[in-house]
Parts: sequence; C-alpha cells; structure tokens
Amino acid sequence: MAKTTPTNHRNFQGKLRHILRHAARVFSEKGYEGASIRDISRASGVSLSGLYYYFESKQKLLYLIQINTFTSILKRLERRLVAAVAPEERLRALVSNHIDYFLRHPAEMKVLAHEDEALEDPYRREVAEIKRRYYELARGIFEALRKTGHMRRVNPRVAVLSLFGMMNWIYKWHNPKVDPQADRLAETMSAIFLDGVTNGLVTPRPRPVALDRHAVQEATRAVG
Amino acid sequence: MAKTTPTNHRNFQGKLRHILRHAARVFSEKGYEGASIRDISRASGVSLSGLYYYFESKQKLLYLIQINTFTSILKRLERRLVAAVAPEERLRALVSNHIDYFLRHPAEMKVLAHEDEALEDPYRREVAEIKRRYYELARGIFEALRKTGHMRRVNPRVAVLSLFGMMNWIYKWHNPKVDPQADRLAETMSAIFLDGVTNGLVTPRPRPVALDRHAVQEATRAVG
DNA sequence: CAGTAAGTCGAACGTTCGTTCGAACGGTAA
DNA sequence: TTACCGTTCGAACGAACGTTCGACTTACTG
Repeated sequence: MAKTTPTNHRNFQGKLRHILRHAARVFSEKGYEGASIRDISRASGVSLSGLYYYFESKQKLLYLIQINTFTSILKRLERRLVAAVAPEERLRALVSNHIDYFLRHPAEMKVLAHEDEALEDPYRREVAEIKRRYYELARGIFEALRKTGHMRRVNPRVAVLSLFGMMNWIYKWHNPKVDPQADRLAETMSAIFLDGVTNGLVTPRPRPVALDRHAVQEATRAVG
Repeated sequence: MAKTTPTNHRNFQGKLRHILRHAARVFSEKGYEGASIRDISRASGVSLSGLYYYFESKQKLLYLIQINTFTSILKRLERRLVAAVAPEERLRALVSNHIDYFLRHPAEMKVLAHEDEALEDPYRREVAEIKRRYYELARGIFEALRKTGHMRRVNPRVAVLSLFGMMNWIYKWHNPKVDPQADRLAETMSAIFLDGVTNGLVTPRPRPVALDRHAVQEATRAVG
C-alpha cells in the first residue's frame, strides 16, 4: 500500500498529496482566509492555474486537508482501540493517539482545530459528521469508565469536551524545544483528567448540589 | 464614572465602544481576515469611511478589541484575588473569573482566543505581554498550590496550559441552551483539574503492558 | 452673525483576490 | 507522420478588499 512519506510526483494522487502538505503548512501559518492560492502556488512550486487541475476551489482544498487528516487520525485510533479493553486503558489510548498525531502533523492538525468554521456548508457537514463520530467514541469510553463505579459525578459532555480542549489547545503553545514530547504530554494530560493535579489528597471537595443536572439534555454538537 | 453597559453615542469614547462591540461580533462570526470593514460598517451602522475616524486601520481595530478585553479580564481577576488567600481558593477564583467573563462576552473572548495570530508585530507584542502576565499569575498560583505539598509531580507549564486549554476551548462548543452556566462550568473544570474525574478512587496506576511500544517505556513514571 | 472644530459620508484609489481559458507541452498509439 | 490525452501555465477576468480624500453637515464659540 502506501509508502512512508516521500510523495511520488509522478501520478495524480502523489502530486495532490504534495500540494495538500504544502497547503496545510500555508494555511496553518497564515490562516485559511489570510492565505492566498498564490501563496500555495509559491510554496508548492505549482503554477497558480496549475493548482486548479488538482482541486476545484479553495474550499475544496481545505475540505480535502480536513477530511484526510480526520479520517486518518480516527482510523489510527480505531486500530489502537482493538487492543485496549479496560475503559481507563482505552481513554489513555485515545489521549495518546490524539497527541501523538498532533505533534507528528502539526500543520494539518492546526488547520483541523483552527479552521473548522472556515469551511462552508456542502463540505462543512461532512467534516462535522466525522467530528461527531470522534466525539461519540470518546464519550462512549467515558461512559464506560463511569460504569466502573469509580468516578465522581461530572457532566459527561463537559468532561469530554474539556479533555478535547486540553489536547486541541496544544498547537497554541507547544514548543518542541522546551516542551515534553508526545508520550509525556499524553501521560500528563491523562493524569490530570483522571486523577487531577492534587490527586485527591487535600480537598474535602465542596459539595455542589446537583452537578450534572444538565447532563440529561444532550444534542450532539461539535467537538472542535 | 462609567455606566453599566448602554453605550453612549454622544461622545467619542462611547461611539468607539459601540463600534468595538459590533466589530467583535463580526470578527467572531467571520474571522478577522474573513470579515471586511464593510461588514463592520453594516453591522455598526457607521459608514465605511466614517469608521476610520475612530480607528486608523483594521489591525488597530483588532488590537483595540483584544487589549480592552484582556485588560478588563485581568483587572477583574486581580480584584477577585485580593479576597482569596489559600492557593486552591485562588485557583478556583481564576477559573471562575475566566469562564464567567467568557460566557458574558463570548464574541470578545472568541476574538481573543482565536485571532491572536492575526495581529501583527507592532501590536502583537503588546497583547502578548499582557498574555504573559496573565499566564505568570496563573503559574504563580499553581506553584503556591504545589508548595502546600498535596500535589503529584506534574510539569507545571503543561498543567497550567492544559487548564487554559480546557477553558479557552469553551467557545468551540458551549451552547447556552443545553450547557451549564458559568458557575457550574467553573466548578466542573476546577474539579477535573484539581481532583480529576476518578478522584483517585481507583487507580494504583494500572500499567497496561503492551499497548504499544511508546507507552510502555514510560511505564510507572508519574510525569516530570 | 461669522468662524471654527468635530463628525460624517459618497465616491473613488490602487491592489489583491479566486477563478477561468486557451494555448502549449510530453508521451503513447496508430 | 497524425491524433490523442493527461498535464501545465501565462494572461486575463470581474469582484472585493483596505484605505483616502474632499465636501458636507452639525454644534458650539465669540
């Protein structure tokens, strides 16, 4: 099947991937609206009009980057999850997979995290649908974890989206030169999410009356 | 001094605030690059050229929104913190203040969180400087909390930035109709950050042996 | 009253944008 | 050779962009 990374310019798919890689970098640096097709032409070495042989519009280009990235990360996760049974193990696998992918494909993941609203409605729904599946998967793992009986009462939607917040915010601050690599990062965030920083040593926990009253209502919204 | 909110169109500052409010909404909906001055003209009811009497460029407009919002949230926090002494109490105050402000000024906070890179370098540094102060404040509280001795060993930079990730991601998913309001949200996120979702009830730190090669190496290590 | 300053805006400026189009290329098959 | 097909690109299109400018109105001062 596919080789490691070196894109093969000889066939259509190979050159398209080459363009997608450079386009993702440009979008991640200047933002979708801030980047021009001319920027992408310059970065990829393909002429302005030549690009349109490989995609039909700027929107479609963004769509291709997002859908490819999202499909890829979700596929990897599902592969990883077949080996994990215990809910906590599965959650750690999700975090590890997400962060590992994030640091390995920073441009693509930044575009995915940052430019979700730039996509318009024929394409937007399709990406949102994968996002929903990803969220539901995480949510399922969380619910399973809860059923082990060792969990405080927490609004599950808020909890899962907070976890995604921790992970997806990484692109705003992570500096490979000073910050931990994927393994440690995943370890730390899993630890914070599962046990917190104080590890229940101190707080007699203030008793909110009904923390998850709103948990009943759902409505599947985006992950982000 | 200043009234509650109703902007006074009669003086310069009042009308500028009026414009800033509408501009923040437009930026939050279409993105900085995606929004045109004409959009802001339409939204605010001020003519295209009339806007330039109140700010000198689109960049400056973004700068004004960001600096005002950031200064405001930081000032509120400092006011709140004088009453809080214990590190945990101070951290809860920070989370509560941040989220409360977020939900009360969603457009401005989205612009602050989402459009930080759109600002260019005369202005950018100035906003970055306030951001740094805000981060240092949070970091200081975290270090104080650590000194109480009831904390697991966690990379403090990663921990604090994870907390900000949880909070700043809110604008991507929060729906006032189905999600908790500020109090509950702050309560939940503080709880997750401090004690985690499992509250240390279960884990003697289960070590899945062969999840994959990377995870195993980190084995029982808590995290640095 | 005339004179000044603050505020407002229509019309236009030069530039850049996404996209199109037709001509040209290289390789293969007859 | 001619014919074809996948690929490439220079040049141009109209539209939209941020910004400017000068004329105009309004409100206050003397």
